[in-house]
Amino acid sequence: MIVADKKREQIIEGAIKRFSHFGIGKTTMNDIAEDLSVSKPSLYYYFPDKKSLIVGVIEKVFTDYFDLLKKKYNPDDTVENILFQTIEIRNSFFMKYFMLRISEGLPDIFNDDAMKKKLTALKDSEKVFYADIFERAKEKGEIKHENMAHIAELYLESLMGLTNMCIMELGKDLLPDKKTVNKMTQKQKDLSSIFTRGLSVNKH
Amino acid sequence: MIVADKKREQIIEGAIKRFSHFGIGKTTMNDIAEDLSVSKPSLYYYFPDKKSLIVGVIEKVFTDYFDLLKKKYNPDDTVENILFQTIEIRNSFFMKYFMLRISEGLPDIFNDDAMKKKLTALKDSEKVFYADIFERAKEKGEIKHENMAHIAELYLESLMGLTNMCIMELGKDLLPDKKTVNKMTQKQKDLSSIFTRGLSVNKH
DNA sequence: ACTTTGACTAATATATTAAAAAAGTCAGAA
DNA sequence: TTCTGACTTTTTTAATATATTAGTCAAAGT
Repeated sequence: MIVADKKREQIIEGAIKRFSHFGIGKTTMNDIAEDLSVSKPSLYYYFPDKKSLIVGVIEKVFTDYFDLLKKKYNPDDTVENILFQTIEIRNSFFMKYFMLRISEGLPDIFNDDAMKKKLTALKDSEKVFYADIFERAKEKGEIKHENMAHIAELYLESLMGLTNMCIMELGKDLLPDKKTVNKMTQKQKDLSSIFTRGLSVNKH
Repeated sequence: MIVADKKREQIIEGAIKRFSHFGIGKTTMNDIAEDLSVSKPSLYYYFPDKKSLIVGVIEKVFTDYFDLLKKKYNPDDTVENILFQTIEIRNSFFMKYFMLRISEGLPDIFNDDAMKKKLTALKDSEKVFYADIFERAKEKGEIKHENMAHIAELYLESLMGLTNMCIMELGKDLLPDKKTVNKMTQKQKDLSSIFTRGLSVNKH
């Protein structure tokens, strides 16, 4: 069992390398198999189809993301600083795995029902993480609001919205450069500062 | 001259009807000409090509939008209320002219250089409008910040980002229904409240 | 001169099909 | 239980013919 899981992980990691470099659409099961020096049926022994492998990849990336978020999370810090920290982590993953978003060539993998469900679940996990941040800040008396789940959703959607706006400014499928990401990060931090101040209890 | 301009306006209004109902890509110059009971070359007498007509349409819609914004703008109101008001207007236009965004079939009209330039100019006008709102609120002592142009840009991008997030939740090119827009409007208002509070001078 | 048009051409999109590539399967070997 | 070579099926791409649509022009109406 443990050996089997290890092989599964290896396949996922091989897939991640290809996906994050060439995009999901431009990566074939053969590519991945060749990279790992195994045959294609071996891949299909661990994953029933390509979609499952993609789901596995996405799960892995999100798990790594959440793990790092939790690892770097310091409850004693101010909300603002915690949010700054999460923004940095979020954007580093965003850049590293940007190509995962590019699915050109594939028949709308992100419109697939199972995929949508998975992504929704993962996004919900992220919302819960942010809700916890705000909830603790509330308990510490830093901020004040009736519904922190609601606030977390609003904050996260605003943040992601800003991200999209910054990416849209680039050409269609151009990779975001460091400069663009820095600008984006700054905007996200500015918004976070105003946002937390808008929820704060004390006079500024 | 005035007669010529009037005809131009009529063509634009005819085009708007078609565009906002079927989208730019699914509307032919013939369609527009037939609607107005004129020949196609008549259209080309007033507009050198389809692209110019589209630009004319977009200019007209933005002009109407800005006119209504200015008309409903009450400087004596609180920033928050002014923002609420602009959100309502913004979203009413967003819904009414949603199909203008759909350019399927056309060879990337929004990637065209002249079009990009025009859209950037119009978006900048909107930024200026919002900057003025924040600037006046600052003069009134409601809010405080060094760079109001910067704040306006951040606010507007967050707002537009939220819009995109809400629209993405729907299927690809599905038209946004009333319920979705209401939800979106509520989120925008919630963000605006927190945002203005985050810039406010006084203790809450 | 200013505006309009029927009849045209040129460019573009769509539909059709053939070829290539990739997904996915299976009997059997290690 | 894990893996593979050889296979089938499905999907994508490329090529080409067809149909639509953008755009032009000489000439006519106002």
